[in-house]
Amino acid sequence: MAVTLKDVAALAGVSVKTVSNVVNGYSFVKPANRKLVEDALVATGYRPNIGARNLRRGRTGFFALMVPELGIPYFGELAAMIITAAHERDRNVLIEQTWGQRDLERSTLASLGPHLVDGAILSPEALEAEDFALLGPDVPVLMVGEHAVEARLDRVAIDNVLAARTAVEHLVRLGRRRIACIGENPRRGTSAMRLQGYREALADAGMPADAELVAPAVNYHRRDGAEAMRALLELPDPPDAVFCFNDMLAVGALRAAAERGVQVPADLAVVGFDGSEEGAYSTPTLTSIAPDKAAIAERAVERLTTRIDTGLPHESAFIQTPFVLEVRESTAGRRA
Amino acid sequence: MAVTLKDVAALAGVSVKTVSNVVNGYSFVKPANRKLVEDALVATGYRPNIGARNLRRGRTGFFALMVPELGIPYFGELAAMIITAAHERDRNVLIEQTWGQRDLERSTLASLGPHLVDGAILSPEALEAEDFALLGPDVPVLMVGEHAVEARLDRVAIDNVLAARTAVEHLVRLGRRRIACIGENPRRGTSAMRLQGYREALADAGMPADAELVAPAVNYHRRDGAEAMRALLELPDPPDAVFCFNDMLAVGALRAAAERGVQVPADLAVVGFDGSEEGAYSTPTLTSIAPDKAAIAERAVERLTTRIDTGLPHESAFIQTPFVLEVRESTAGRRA
DNA sequence: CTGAAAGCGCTAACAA
DNA sequence: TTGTTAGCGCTTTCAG
Repeated sequence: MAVTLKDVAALAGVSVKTVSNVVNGYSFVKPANRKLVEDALVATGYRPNIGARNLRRGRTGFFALMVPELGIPYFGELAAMIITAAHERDRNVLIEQTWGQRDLERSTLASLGPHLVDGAILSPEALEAEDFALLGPDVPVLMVGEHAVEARLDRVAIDNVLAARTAVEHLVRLGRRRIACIGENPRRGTSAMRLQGYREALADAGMPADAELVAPAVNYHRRDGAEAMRALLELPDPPDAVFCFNDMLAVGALRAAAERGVQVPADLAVVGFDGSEEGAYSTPTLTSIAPDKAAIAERAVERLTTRIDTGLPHESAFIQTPFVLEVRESTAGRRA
Repeated sequence: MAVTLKDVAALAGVSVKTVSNVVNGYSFVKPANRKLVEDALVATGYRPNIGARNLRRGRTGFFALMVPELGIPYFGELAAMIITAAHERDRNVLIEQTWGQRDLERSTLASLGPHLVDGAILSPEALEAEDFALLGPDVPVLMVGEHAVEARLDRVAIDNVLAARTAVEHLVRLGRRRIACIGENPRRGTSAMRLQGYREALADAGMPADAELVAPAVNYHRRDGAEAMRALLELPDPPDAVFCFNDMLAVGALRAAAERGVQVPADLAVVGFDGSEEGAYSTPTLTSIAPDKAAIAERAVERLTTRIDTGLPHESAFIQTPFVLEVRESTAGRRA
């Protein structure tokens, strides 16, 4: 069995309270006793039982992080940073994967509660507004990224409309005239805002909004990007540029272009979204909107911990984090 | 406050013992009482406090999973599957990232113990044999993947030597004559075995082992692969094939080849290791050794849970999982 | 078959 | 300042 406070107290010849005080860096402890306790602490190799502490304190010390899947580079990287930020505040993170399925997202929401986690960071994909009723009234949660649902929750994200506009304006400035987009999907929150930014940029440039250039995508995997791109390339008047709603779609689009012998960027400029490292090494390298993931992680964890510690109610604040457009080979130079 | 067992008992008009029995599906409960309790259960929306349960049971219900970083596709995907496998057994997973640094790996090892987790799955990168002394004597742990250290631990992995041989034999069969490798690193366990497989395959083919074709890599990121490949291409007699010790190195190598105008696979065949999805969409697509990650996750979690449940000591068994060679464009056809 | 009660390891009143 | 003690919510002997 592990060493307990009582064991340490016995060895040091003091009460558990004193040991507890020392362990928690509390109030004034007589120096002589402090020394005694510290020696006993190292002698026994004492380590607090986190579960017992949290039971007593009425919290668990855990966050839930709900994401579609860790195998997606964006979420793997984001999770990495959220875990790091949580550790800095002595919290641990439980990862719940939903594979973007609404039923799994719903059951994750329903399972959230004071019995298991103190709060949660959500990145839902298919949740509808009504689903948030599943959430207990006093479970502090917050969302990262854009989502279609209008929930009364704090949200940490970049300005997706602006980011999408930035991406498309970049293509306009390159002299591209038929700019497509890939990723339209009414059930995804990110889609709506990126589509809006796309449309705004075209409108600002006085370019027509051609419906056939808006390619839908059920999922946002590489495969989906490739399929959508193939369809676009088969158009009688194919696009000379494409804005993909994430990097995986863009990588798929690059793949489809390569298969058809379409030169990127000469015949087709491609912009992605996520700033994943994969895009920095693809052939050609990928221009992409790069959100500051570290900032998202930091702000989200910071917000959630203060929300938990203060016990204040939800506020549905929007915490905006920065992004940059990383220009790389896939949009290098003007149209040939 | 959340609903407790006592609340349910009060509502049902029975003792907590009876409620507990029902909740845990225990022994015989009088049907009338069972009904009473079940009604009270749904009426109150009772959810067990996992922390309290585990405190009482003397276990935490958590595993630790120590990996370099989740942002690396291989580990993101593996973690995804391990979490899934653990959930199926009512366990949760705490992820500890070490960024491949020995000191962080050491402190993770030292922090493992019955107070926080019931056991751990380790994927160390820099640990030395002596570091395992940091591990408490009764902490069930097991390793996934190959590692240089000779620890008395269970291990779940593919046959790395055979896998590496398979990769290189494939290049030999393609008619390649100067086969390089990237990833040599005396401090990494994976390196030693993959290098051995590489050497065995060359020896079997009656090909000389040219030291300048063995490119070291401090880390296994895309950047490192690109750097190593650039150096290889600057050799007076550059290689016509390269076996990279992971897919990220291989993607970097593809990048370097593209920069130099070296045609893959015509001038240079490239094989990776990991079977990551990124390689299935790179340009050209990447031939790779693909371990069955789902099998690794499943076997590792299964082994660890039985080890915990039975309380048996470590056994240093080697549990071997399958792999396949996925042949793609980067090695398509014979040398031009 | 069920109730009472002890106690997992810890923190925090409350006393001393 | 420090000791005593009562629980946090749960499981589990031990009686009944």
